[in-house]
This record gives sequence, C-alpha cells and structure tokens, in this order.
Amino acid sequence: MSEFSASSTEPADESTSAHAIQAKWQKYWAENETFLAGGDDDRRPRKFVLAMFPYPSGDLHMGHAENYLYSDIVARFWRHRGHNVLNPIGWDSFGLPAENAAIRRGADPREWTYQNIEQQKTGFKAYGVSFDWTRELHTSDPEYYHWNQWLFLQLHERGLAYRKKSPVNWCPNDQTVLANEQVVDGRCERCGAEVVKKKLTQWYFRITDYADRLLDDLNQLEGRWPHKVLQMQRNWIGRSIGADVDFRIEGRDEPVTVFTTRPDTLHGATFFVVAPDSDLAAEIAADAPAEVQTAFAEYLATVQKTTDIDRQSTDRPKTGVFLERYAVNPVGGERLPIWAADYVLADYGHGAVMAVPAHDQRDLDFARAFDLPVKVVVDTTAPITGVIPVIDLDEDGVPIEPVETLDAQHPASTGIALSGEGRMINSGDLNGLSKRNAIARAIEQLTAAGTGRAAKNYRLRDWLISRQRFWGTPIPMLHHDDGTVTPVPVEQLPVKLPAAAGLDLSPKGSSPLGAAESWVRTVDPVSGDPVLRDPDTMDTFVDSSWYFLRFLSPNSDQFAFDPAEAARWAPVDTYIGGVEHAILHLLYARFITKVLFDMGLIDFTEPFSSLINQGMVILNGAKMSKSKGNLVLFQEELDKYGADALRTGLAFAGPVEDDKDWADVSTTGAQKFLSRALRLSHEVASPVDVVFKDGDAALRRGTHRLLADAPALVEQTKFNVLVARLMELVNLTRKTVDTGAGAGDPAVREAVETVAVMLDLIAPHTAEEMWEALGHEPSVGLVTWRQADPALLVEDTITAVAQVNGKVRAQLEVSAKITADELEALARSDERVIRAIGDKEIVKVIVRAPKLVNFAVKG
RNA sequence: GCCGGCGUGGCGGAAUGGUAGACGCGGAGCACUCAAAAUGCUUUGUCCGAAAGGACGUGUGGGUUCGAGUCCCACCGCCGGCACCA
Repeated sequence: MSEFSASSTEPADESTSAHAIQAKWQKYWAENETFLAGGDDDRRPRKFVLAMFPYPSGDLHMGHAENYLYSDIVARFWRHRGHNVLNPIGWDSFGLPAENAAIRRGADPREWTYQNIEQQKTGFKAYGVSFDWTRELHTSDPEYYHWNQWLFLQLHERGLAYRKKSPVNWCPNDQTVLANEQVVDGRCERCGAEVVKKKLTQWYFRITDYADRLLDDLNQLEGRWPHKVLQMQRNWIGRSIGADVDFRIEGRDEPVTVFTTRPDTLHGATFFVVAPDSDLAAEIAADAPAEVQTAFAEYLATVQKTTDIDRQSTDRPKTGVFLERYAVNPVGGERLPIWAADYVLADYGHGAVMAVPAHDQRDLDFARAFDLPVKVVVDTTAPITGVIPVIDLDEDGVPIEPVETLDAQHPASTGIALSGEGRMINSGDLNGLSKRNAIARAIEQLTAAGTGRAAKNYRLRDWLISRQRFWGTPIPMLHHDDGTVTPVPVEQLPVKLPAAAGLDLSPKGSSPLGAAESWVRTVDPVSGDPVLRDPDTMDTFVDSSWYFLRFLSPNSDQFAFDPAEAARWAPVDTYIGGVEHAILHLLYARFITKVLFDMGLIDFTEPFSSLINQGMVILNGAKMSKSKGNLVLFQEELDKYGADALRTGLAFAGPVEDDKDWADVSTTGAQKFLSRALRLSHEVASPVDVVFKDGDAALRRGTHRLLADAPALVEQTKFNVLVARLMELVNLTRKTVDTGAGAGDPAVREAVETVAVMLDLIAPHTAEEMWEALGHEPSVGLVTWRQADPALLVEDTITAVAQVNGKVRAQLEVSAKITADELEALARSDERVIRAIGDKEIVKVIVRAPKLVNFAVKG
C-alpha cells in the first residue's frame, strides 16, 4: 500500500460512478421493458427506426458503437416527440465466417454463431441501446429461414427464380460462386481472392425484370437517401438506351442481333465482333476453315484463363481472331468481317457488336491493332446548334465533306475516336443531321425496314443466389432422375439443415450438404419417387432482403409477416447503416419489396423511406483491421469511459456521414461535459413544481432557443451540433448558478430539466440519473419534449452590425423593434462608421432592421 | 476514361446569401491546494501595433451581389463509385 495513494483520489472516479449509474438504469429498463413498441391499441403515430442488423462475427466493434448509437438517437427522439416507436434488433446469422471458424476448430457453426450472438447482445445492453428485445430474430433459426424458402417458392412460381447454365464468378478460396455484386475489382468481396469464371448451372433471381422500376423509383428517394447511394445504384443498374439491329450472317439462316447506343453510326460499321466465350462465337467458328477453328480454340482457351482483373485493365492491348466469316450491314449491304475478341462480353447485350472504329474508342483500338478500315460518318467539327451550315453538294446532291479538316484529325491516324457531337456525313439520307436527330431517324428507318428497333440494355445482371456452402438456407427444390426439378410443397417447409456433425464442411467446390446422404436423399411427396434435395444454400443476402418485415410478426408460424402489421408499421421510416451496402443489400431489399408489392402483400414499393449512411470509425487516418493490429476494442473503451461518454464522444466527433478518427474522439471531454450536467442536476435548489415564469430571463431564453432548434437538428441528423448546443446550455446554466441568479432560480430547474430530457438521446444513463436527482419518476426516455415558448425567443435588444462595403465596422446594441430609419441614423452617427466612410460617396444603403446596415461607398 | 462528393484555425468541426471560426480538443495564464488531481475562471485565426486600432483570411483565379465559406464559370488537389457494358 503506497503512501501516495492513501490520500489521493483515484482518477477512475468519474468512470466508476458512471458505471454504477449505467448498471442501475440498464437494470431498470430491462425490468420495466421501457422501450417496447406499443401494440394495436396504441393511438400514437408510428415510427419504424432500424439499424442494419449485425452479423455475429464476434464482439461488437466501434463501427457497431456508431451505427447503433445513431439509430438509438433517432428512436429515442421520436419517443420524446410522442410517437409509438419500433426499434428492433436481430442477427444476420447465416454466413461464411461461422463456417470457416467451425472448420478451423472442428466445431459446429451453430455453436460459434449463437455464442457470438450472446456476446453481442450483452454488448448492446451495456451500451444502453433502447431496443425492443421481444422481437429479436436470428436468420439461422428454422423459424426464420422457413420464410426464406417460402419466398424462394413464391419467386419460383412467378418465374422469378430460375436455373441456368452460365459462366459464373467463382471464388477459388471460398469454393463457392458469387453474385456480380460480391465481386469487387475482380476479387471476392469477402476474402479478396481473385475470382475466376466457371460455367455452372445455378439458381438466379430475375432482378433484371425489375431493372426499370429499380432505376426509376430511385427518383422517389431523392433527398431522402444519400445522393451518393442513389448515384451508385443508378450506375450499377446502368440503363443504356439505343437500338437492336439485325445483321444477316453469310451462311447462317437466322440473323444476329446486336445492341448499340449509336444506331446513327451504322454506316460507319467496318467489322463485326463476337464474344469468344459466347455460344454464337462457337457456332460461327464451327463452320469456319480448320485452321481458323484451331486458332479460335486456342484464343478461347487463353481468354478463359484470363482473370477479370487482367481483363478489366483498360490499357491492355486488344486481341482477337478473324473467323473468316462475314456479316452484312443492313444499311448499305457492306460485308463486314467477323472477329472474335474478348473486349466484347458474352453476357451483355447479345454478346456481339457492330464495330464503328471511327466513333468508338475500343473499336478503334482494335481496328488499329489489326489494320481494319476506319470510316468517319460524323463530322465532329461541324457546329451542332443553330442553323444547319451550308454544305457543298456534288452533282448528285451528296454533301462534299470538308476533307482537309477531317484528314488532320482522322481517327485512324490520331488513334482518338470521335465520340462527340457533330453532323452526319457518308451516311446516305442521314447526312446533315445532328447526332441526336440521326439516332432517332436511324431507329425509325430500321423499324420500317424490319431490321431493327429501339432497345434498352442494363449493366445489372440477374442475381445468382446459389452457394456451395453449408451454413445457409437450403434451397427447397427436389431433383428427379429424369432431370426435372420440382419445388418442395409449401406446407412441408421448412427444409431444415441437417446437423453439421459428421459432415466435412471444408470447401471443395460442391456443397457439403450433398454428402449428407440421409438428408439429400428423400422422397418426392407428390409422386413418391426417390429424389435428391438441392444441395446448395441461398446467398445470405436473401435473408436480409426482407428481414425488416419479419420484425413485425417475429414469432408467426402462419406467415413471413402479417400484412396487417406491415400496413401499420412499414416501410421503415429511418434506416441506418454503412455505405458498403449501397448496392448489395439495399438493391436486393428494394427488389424483394417490389416483388412482395406485386404479390399484393404490402402497399409500398420502397422498403426504406429515408436512409442514413454513417461514416467509418478509423484510427490515425487508417481503416482499423485485425491484421493491421490497429483495433480499438469496443469493450475496452466501454470499460474505460462508460457507455455515455463513449456515445457522447462519438456523437460529438463530427457529421454522421463522415469518417471519425478515434484519435480525434475526446471521450474525456465527453466525460467532463456529462459530469458538469449531472452535477447541475444535484445543485438545483427549487422545488419540483416551481413555476418557471419568473426565472432568469437570459437563461430561459437560452433554454427555449434550444427547445426550438433541437428537433430540426435531430431530423437533419446534426447530432454533433445538438451536443454542442447542449454544452452551451450547460455552460450558461453553470454561469447562472455561480455568478447570476443562483441555484434556486426557477430558470435553472427549467434549463437542467431540458438538458436531462434532451441528453437522453445521447447519454441516456446520465439523463435518467439527472431526472431522478431533479425529483422526477423514471423514465426520462418517455417524457415528451416541452414546446418552445415563442414569447421567450424574441429578445428586447440585439446586436446589429454596421457594414461599409460589406465589412463590419461597428456593433450596435439596439432595440429589437428598431425601425429601418432609426437604425440607419444610428449607424450613420457611429464614429467608426464615419471614419470608415471618410470622404467617400455613399451610393447605396441597405438596411435589414434590426440586424444589419450596409453602406455601399465609392471613391 | 465516365459519374459523384469534398477542400474553413495546431486538430475535430460550426455557420436559412448578412458579425467566419459556434462547441470541443490541444496550448497559455490564473484561482482553490502544503502539493497534486479534480473543479472553476481568463485567453487562444494570421500579421502589424505598447495600446487604441488596422490589414489579411474559408484550395486557386474570375464572375454575380450592397454583401459570397455559401450562388455561377474555369482550374488545382483529395476521396468514393463504376469501368473493354457496345
């Protein structure tokens, strides 16, 4: 025992009392179920506030601390505003990490998952989040994934779930296929391995059927979702407007259709390209001379070995093989040599393009690499607006092109394709038209000739949902000997996962479920024939595409969700989560919502009315990661500072959507502020029922200003400013107590009560403690916010500014009711104003009584 | 390459076209204390000046306006998304 410590106060004092306070109130909330959503008889307006549910990967981290703080602030806010608030929590508990952890330890993924859930649950409770715990759900429970299977069957029935053999993204590390959205820069979104292409038969959801609605409905969300997310979804869907054009292929009965956004340049097509890995290429090559077939086979083999990463590098030289076959241009009838080249993608458009090298950079690069002709059909030097310029005509009435200008910049020599605006040349009766008009005219002509039509294409691909892994929802389909595939009858759902015990879960390219003999072999309940279950499980993004609805009837075994409850609560009013889901989860949830709408189960078409994207919590400018060893541990910080200081520090650190560097988060500053506020609540010396009316006027004004401003601050998610404003009021109250009206003044009670009720959003334990110290019954979380008194918002005197040429020269204390003339006169007589004007001439005087006068002077 | 966003003190950040830098961190000083911690108070954009006061100041350059961090144009820099999508 050191003699130094005997007389010293432990520095941990602040946080130990904070820990006592938080334990006290967490117990109270749990025992009283303070934050349950009201039932059917609750007449208050409803708010559905939701944070993206967590994956139970271990303990909570600082990202969770931020995410669930924000949703808690919003939920608490609406309770204070007299709303019936639903703020539920669940776990996105299927997925690869559980399986990988299980493989490493030879354990059951179920155990790992549910242990982590318990740990996270404890963390959330210690953090003081006002969840309605009675609606907790886990997507890995059969009671939940039952309805994933139901959803799958519904989509199947509507033709929206189908199987096809197609090249897919394959992660060689996780040994499973991936959806397009899960491939980031050619790598597996989860493990970072280079993705390869494989041709497999897989289940898809037909999200492309909804492409137009998914794109167009984004306009409804303008201003309610972050602009960035809307833009990302628009790009992802990537609608292109143009035309389909039919090309006859010599020696083939059926014409081949290509998609183009530039039907105006049809006359400039000089060759034709097919994707080497398309069926069309194989077919065309099959009828080519033997040496061409060999060359093509070699080329195809090379292409298939190329990863997406290499394939996507734009400066990669163009490669291809001439197939010695010809397509015929539907306008003009020119013969176009057919090439196979990997710059054309098999799964976009029709897997074939007409090449117009003069006006498309990729085609030009290819033409220059293989010495193919380049024909300019748009004069991009011609003006595109105003009157059509005089064009010299030859004796046949065909415009003579200004040869010199074109030569100087001919794409074949410059290597730069002319993709800009201009006027058509060398294009028959399109000549002289602008690009835009020529596109319209070309489509008309193609339609009339029956060789083309207006068309749209999307970057978006169908959603591949099969996964060759164990820990997910079994796909409820049965495979018959004759190759037919039939659904499991809906009344036999759920198809439960077998026990993991005895199964080899290690990745091997096919689902571990296939080896669960007694599970995979079953009998078709319709025909009685022996059948095999589909061994794949669903992408976990299926689970999360509708979970927000399950919170409305979390225990029902009658339906996925009760449509009546959905009508009451949904859609989600405020949804909060990281921007990493800008496409994946949010696009899928929007898609499934539209399907459910089409099924008549819900009456809305967008699941999340408003969306908040929080930034990341980083450390010293770098993303935190286990491998870098720069983790800030949630539990450690919580132990050190307490939940309220953590919450306040985070909320105050900066705008919601910005990244927060933990190095800049001042938890000690937060602690200091919270104890100042708490101390005030103990100092208040007036009785609980004191009338505020006669309290200190300046403090009352400060209180009511905050009452007036706070709701907008919360609704605009300016939580950092709300904390700053609370600090201001605490400071003002401190001053009033110490050097002003004193602790017994009614205004002090009014101010401290206001702080307590508003602070509940940020630091709920401290707020409850204050509320109790002030002589009130808990819970402060259910107290309605006081209205600002407009009479208290107007001041008797205010500081007006006098400017000369926009520069402030004097501050004037004036009556709030001062007239424009009085204010101007006062300003004119001010010595500093007179000096600033000097002998210059006043040209104009702007008066905005009572706040501002500006003299515009000259000379 | 295409699309989007952002540039404000030493730092995190405030600011319906109307006093730029609220609030906090950090710094400096003071009070209380034997001393420290804690707490409270004062001060803190840069430059000139002893002060009064003045000049400059929101990435750069222009513009609109009585007045611009805020609106418009161009440029520079950083960040994010997409990318051989015809």
